[in-house]
Amino acid sequence: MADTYDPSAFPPFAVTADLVILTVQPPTVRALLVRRAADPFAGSWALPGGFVGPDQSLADAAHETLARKTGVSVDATHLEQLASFGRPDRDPRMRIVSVAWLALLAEPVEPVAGDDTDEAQWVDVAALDSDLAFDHAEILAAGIERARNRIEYTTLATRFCGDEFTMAELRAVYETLWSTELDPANFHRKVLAIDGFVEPTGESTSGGRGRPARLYRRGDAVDLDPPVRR
Amino acid sequence: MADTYDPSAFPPFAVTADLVILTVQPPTVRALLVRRAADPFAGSWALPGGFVGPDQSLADAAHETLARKTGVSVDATHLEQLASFGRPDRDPRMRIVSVAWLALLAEPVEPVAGDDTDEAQWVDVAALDSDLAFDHAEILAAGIERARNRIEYTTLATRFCGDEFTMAELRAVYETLWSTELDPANFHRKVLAIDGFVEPTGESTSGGRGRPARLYRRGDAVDLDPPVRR
DNA sequence: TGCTTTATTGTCGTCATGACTAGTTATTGC
DNA sequence: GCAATAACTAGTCATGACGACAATAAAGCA
Repeated sequence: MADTYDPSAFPPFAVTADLVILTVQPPTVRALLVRRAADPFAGSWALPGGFVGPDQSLADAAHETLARKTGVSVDATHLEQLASFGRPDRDPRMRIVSVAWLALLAEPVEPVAGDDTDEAQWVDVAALDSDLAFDHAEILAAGIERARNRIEYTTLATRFCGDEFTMAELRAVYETLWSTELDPANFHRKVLAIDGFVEPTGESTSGGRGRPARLYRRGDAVDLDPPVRR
Repeated sequence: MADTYDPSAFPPFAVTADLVILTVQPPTVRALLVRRAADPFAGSWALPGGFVGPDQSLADAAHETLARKTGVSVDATHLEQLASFGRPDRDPRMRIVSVAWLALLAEPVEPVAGDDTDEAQWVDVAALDSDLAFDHAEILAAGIERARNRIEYTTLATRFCGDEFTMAELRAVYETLWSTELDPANFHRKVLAIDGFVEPTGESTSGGRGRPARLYRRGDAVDLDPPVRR
């Protein structure tokens, strides 16, 4: 890293944490977006985000934004760093580098509108006409792609389900994110064969239409071995 | 993203691009490191890096650092963004956010020492006593872990080989990064079964000890289907 | 009582994989 | 030249994972 550098010679950078907060509500994938109240991009949808404070870590800034928008605490969700975006002209006001994060939520909790935005809403990403503010369409696409890949090799698909879920619910997460249909019987067999993916609660659903489904909860495993191929 | 923000109220952020540049020289994995000439961390190994210029994209800053240190042009290597690191105290001088990149090189080209460093050298990462400057040990570990995972699902292992390579060379890349031994016959069969992974040149090696090996070059595929499991 | 719906279990052929054996083709050292 | 050796490549075989699909289980509903 260069030592011969005078920061005051440069226009300063600002750093933001912007969040791709996803939930799967079959047959839709939804992202939590805010509608911008002020220029630039007034009226456009944008990712929720906030500036990183002078003494704040990048992760803390992401946690804070998540809590501010959803009221959800960190340990109830999965939050991972996605990538950073820093084209010089991505924000017309000043030079801003965005560190993007991906959060996976089980249920679309009631979003909280902030001071700077007049609306926060879960939006079906398929029905989005992609004119998001700044380069947020690119960031959102990266987040969805990351989620699509993660569920193949990790147990993160369970993060889109509640604490207890049926095989059909878990399968619907895969089918929705991948836009495919999976054979219920083979999926069932495969998931149970992966050690630590899910564990039965002993309970079953009731009141539904067909045969009651057994309930499962998340297992201890983080990675799927073998992976669930697409 | 908050509009109610006065950047001048904050100490400014600086943004750097720091590179994990890896090469595989069986049985070692080597990283290109620089020895810092000045404080802080004078005398310590550090990742090569540089500040992102006011009108420079993050990727351009990474490309520039790579070219400055190795003289290697971008299209001869693989360069991908790794992650960003921004603990408030990671640099004692000022608030610096590092966007880390991962570069994969086939051969350890002669490194070029910069103005601010008195030495640039390929270092065996296994023999590194981990007292790198700043949080660079953490970044380096993330880069190695990324490379270890990438070769499982993508064709990037060929990036550690030259333009033409033998099956044994490709296998050695996997064995070195994964610290395992792979059965030569099964590896051979598996690699050839993956469409677009490698394609034969028709040539063979000569001058080596045993039977000459056929030469291959990179195929068109990016992802491995099926993956090469560890 | 059936009929429908959904969940779960079972079967079977095919293909991928790992362990292992055997054969091929060069160089190296008598 | 002629083994001996090294290294690559082909073949075999048992095991296991997977996809397609049939069959059974357990509810609700007419």
